[in-house]
Amino acid sequence: MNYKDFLENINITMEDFCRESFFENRDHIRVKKEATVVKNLQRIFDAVFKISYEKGFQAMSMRDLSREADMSMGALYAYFSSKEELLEIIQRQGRAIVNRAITVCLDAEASPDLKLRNLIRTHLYLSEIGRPWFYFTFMEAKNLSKKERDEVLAMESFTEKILVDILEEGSAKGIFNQKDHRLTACMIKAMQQEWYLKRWKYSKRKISVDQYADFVLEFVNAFLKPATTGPGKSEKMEDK
Amino acid sequence: MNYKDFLENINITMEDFCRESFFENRDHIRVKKEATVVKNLQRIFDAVFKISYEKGFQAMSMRDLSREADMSMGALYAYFSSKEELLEIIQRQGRAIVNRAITVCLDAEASPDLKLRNLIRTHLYLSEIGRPWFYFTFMEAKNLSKKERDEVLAMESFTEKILVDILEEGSAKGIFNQKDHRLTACMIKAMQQEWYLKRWKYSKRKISVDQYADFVLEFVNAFLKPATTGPGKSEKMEDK
DNA sequence: TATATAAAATCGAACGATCGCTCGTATTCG
DNA sequence: CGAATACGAGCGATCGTTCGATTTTATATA
Repeated sequence: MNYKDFLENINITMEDFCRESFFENRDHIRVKKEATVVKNLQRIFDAVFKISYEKGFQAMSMRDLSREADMSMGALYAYFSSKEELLEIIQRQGRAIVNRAITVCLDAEASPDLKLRNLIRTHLYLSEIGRPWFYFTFMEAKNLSKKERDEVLAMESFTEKILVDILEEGSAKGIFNQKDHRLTACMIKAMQQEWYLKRWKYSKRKISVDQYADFVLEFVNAFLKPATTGPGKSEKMEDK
Repeated sequence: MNYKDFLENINITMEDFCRESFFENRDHIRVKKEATVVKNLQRIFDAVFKISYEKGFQAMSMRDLSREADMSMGALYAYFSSKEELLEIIQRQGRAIVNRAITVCLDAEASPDLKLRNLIRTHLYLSEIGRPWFYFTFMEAKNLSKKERDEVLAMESFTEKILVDILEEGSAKGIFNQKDHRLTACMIKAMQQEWYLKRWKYSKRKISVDQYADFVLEFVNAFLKPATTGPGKSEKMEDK
């Protein structure tokens, strides 16, 4: 699987994101015509991502948003009831989509190393499609209410748990080593995060998501390779 | 080297941080007595870190800061001329200290693997001492002026360059493999960042910085090990 | 040592700007 | 033409910042 294949199989566009947001929140949205809502939500969300990337969600005023989305204040507030709700809608909808995509990509039949490979690639490719959202949700999580913040943490441990389960299965089958699986999962997640937090760096260096994914997999696999029956059975590193 | 050794060798406290900030900015600080300045800067910086950790620097009002630091608005403004300058002072001073500590820890004589080990540990231990600052500087960089933001990026590529140089030296000497050194450096930096960005996670799991450092080193070394003929002649690495 | 006085440091009410948000009015659409 | 949608000036609240009044500290004098 590479990014191109991924894009052909899964189909998540910004329009889908907005359409789902509409259905999910249609009670609170004063505008009723789907086409209008989708079009305007797209302008709103794009503007939020752009301004937040530059100066953060807190620093973005509703007047900034009004200007960037090219809508009046009154029009904006037809789609959400407060700035805080706007933040929640974006975060919630993104989580739902990521959650679904991750769950779909899991294949209970596959071998652990294939599962792991698949999951790492899926997550990276997802964050490539939804880069603005991933960056946004990481940087702006602290602006959420306690309840919503807990949801973010639950999502975090959910994805970590999936990784740990795969690592344990592989470990039990002798495909992976017996190291600390939770820490390994954290390292993998750190590398995934690196991709969307520092995208500017990789764009400048013209490193594609496929190259990055290949590298991460190589890095992780080098560590996971079980200790061969070589001379050093104690792989523990030594300090003095 | 472990964290305890590190703490004994290097001596960076919050008080040093404040004292240096005083000398660096004494022209702009209206209060003249060193002891007073240091004491109050400490209260101010601690409060900034605390509030910013909870809700971000932008969302922190000067009245929040006044309350948390237990100083009046007027007293606060004796130590900086604007909220933006306060942010700059903290960022600049932290960079100076980190820069110095990193430079000092480099040992041109040592072998590449020892250098690498030393650098990774130093950076992790530094971020353990200055956790509030590291987190702060990462999350609030976008609130800086263009000029200051460029300094942050320069710092980022400075530390990356040091890593790359070590990796290349080790590669040339056959101690490390011949993979993409820049990407390797990025992975290392991602793991270092993970430590101070997600400290709450590791605190909860009672994972010490020494445990974390050991794990990162093991992870990195597994990848760097050159593709040997035969199973491992360089199976372990040592520190002094 | 006690007191007076200048200097240093702190205080917080007040200012103009800007914030999130509302709502009466104007415009567009079916 | 009526319903749906968009508009943007204006509201009270809060923002960063200032500055004359007040308190604390250091110094000089008796």
